[in-house]
Amino acid sequence: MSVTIKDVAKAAGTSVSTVSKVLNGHYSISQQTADRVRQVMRELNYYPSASAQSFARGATRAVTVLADLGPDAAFQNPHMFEIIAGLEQTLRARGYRLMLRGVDAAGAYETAEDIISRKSADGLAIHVSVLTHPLSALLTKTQFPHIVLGMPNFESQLCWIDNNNVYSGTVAASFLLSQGYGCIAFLGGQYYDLGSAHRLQGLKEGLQTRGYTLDDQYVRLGQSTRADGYAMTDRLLDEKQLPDAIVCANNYIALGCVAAIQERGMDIPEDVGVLTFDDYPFSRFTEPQLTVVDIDVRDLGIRAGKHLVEIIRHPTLQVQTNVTASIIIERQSTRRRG
Amino acid sequence: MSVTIKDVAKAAGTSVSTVSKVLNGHYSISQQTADRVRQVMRELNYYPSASAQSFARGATRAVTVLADLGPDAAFQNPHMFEIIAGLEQTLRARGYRLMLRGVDAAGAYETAEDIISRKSADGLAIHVSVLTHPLSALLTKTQFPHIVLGMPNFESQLCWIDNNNVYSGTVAASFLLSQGYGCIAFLGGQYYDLGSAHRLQGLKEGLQTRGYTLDDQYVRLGQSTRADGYAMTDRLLDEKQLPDAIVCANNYIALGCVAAIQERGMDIPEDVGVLTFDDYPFSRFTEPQLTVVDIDVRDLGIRAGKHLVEIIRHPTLQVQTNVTASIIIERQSTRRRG
DNA sequence: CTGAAAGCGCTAACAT
DNA sequence: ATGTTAGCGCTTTCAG
Repeated sequence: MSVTIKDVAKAAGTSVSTVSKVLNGHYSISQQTADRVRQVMRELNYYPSASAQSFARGATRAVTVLADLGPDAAFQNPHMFEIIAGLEQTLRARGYRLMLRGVDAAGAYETAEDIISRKSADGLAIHVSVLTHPLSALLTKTQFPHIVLGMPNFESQLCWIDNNNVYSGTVAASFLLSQGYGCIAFLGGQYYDLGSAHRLQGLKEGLQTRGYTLDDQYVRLGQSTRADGYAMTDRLLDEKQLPDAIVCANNYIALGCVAAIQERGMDIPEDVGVLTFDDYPFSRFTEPQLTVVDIDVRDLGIRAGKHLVEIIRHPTLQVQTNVTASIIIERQSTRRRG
Repeated sequence: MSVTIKDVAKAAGTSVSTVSKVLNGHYSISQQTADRVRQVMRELNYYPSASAQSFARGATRAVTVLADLGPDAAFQNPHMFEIIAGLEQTLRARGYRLMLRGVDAAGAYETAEDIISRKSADGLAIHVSVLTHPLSALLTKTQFPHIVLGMPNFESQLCWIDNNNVYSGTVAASFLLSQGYGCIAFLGGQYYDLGSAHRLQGLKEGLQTRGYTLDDQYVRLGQSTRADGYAMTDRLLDEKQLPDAIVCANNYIALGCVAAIQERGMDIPEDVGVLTFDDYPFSRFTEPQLTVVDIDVRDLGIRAGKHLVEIIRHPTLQVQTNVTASIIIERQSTRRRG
């Protein structure tokens, strides 16, 4: 068998409780004994058993992430994995481990119930795409430490975190105005695409605050695909009065938008500026490279981790809404005018 | 406190060992008692404590993945996360949990030592990018169940799994030849980019087997970037004798390659065919869309999970090399000729 | 500041 | 087929 706390105690000439205390940095241990015990640990090559610790403590020091890990998940949603990576980074720094569990919305409730009942984790981080009403009710009823990654699309008492898309929209607005653009168009997803809707809202607000408006004819909604981005742009460019800048709700739309503009022989940014959101790798693969309003996804995960650990440590804590900021990454698809 | 195995035993009028046995599906329990006990479990809403089980069993039923989760990891390497998702899927189906642990090559040894010594996982899946010699030695010495994700770039007795890049190269060769292409060029990464090197090797072998050769002047190596892809192509197209197809070792190079070709007013696939490897989302964002030799990344993770569980269950098992196959996804950047 | 001892909830011999 | 019981290795009161 491997060396246990008893062996260390014996070799150090102390009791096991003393050893346990130095292990946990208990204040009541004298520097001298602590040093001696630690020395013995090193000599004996002692490592406390993780399972025994979890068992005795009644806590795992682990957090489980519930997310949809279906086929191609990583390619279609690198965003989510970046959040998870940020979470892990924070948890690790705080002595927590991250367990990753794939679920679909249908199975999330049962999985969560199992984890909570069997205490196989001290907290739960749930990606909003697998959040359901029953799961929400379960979390509320059990008061289990949790954080939802993304804004729930229904009312709840859950604790969640998301980036502020409305704010991102205002960032886009003020950036474009500061560059001298004045007639702006928006290409986005359908009404149920909350991210797009919020960015649009922010864009409008940002323009209005500064005395500009976003005319309805310059707002086009469709699917978040390259094809729809192309089609929406194509129709937009048929208008007699062209916008001088186009804001795309996401990269897919932006790719189609760029293609449609260039197909007509128009120049970006000379004839029209293009701006999108989120700095996906392929924002840089267009010619010219796209100016984007980026949200720091990694940061979102980091914050989520901090909150979750706080909640685990102080279960009474009630964090409800949380948002992270956005920054502009200026590239060649926009240029100061006038 | 929550309900324990004792409560169930008492309520069912049996001993705790009987309850434990039905929990673990032990053969010696009569159908009758098993049913009764399970009934009681349901009534009492009993769930066995995960920590207590791990502790008593001396096994965690968990596997830890060691990987580089640095900034932008998910965007730059969705590939790796897809493997991890596949791993999780398999492990879950077999009753194992997946823990994700970010490390860099410098810290991997220490982390692994901690996990092995504290028995905080029953197995280790290590992404090749954080594999080092000392870590390799540790794994070999301790005989700890493990699998390396990707082929180690040094000799070892480790158990690893990777897709067969040499084979992928031959797939590219035979596909292009079958389409009527005959003069083929290769654009790849530097010699230390093993993936690129193996694809090149396979391409050469595939051509030679069929009586064709890959002339050295048609092999260009550089960084795996769009910029280098562009530059290499540009120089290649200065040759008097142009290739009729260009094989790019990866998507980054391919993007630059496509741009360079089109910049010269040449047509893909009419003037020259383009083929690359790995079906990243942006393989579809070029115009025309790229024909790719794809490897099933998810499948790689799934296989890794199967092997790892096997190794955990039968520690004597020695899996060394493992490869998964490749398939061709034909799109518009190549076309049958002649 | 240190030690004794009572668990934590379950598994797995071993006995019946 | 079922029950008895001794741990598993650590944490944590409670005494001293």
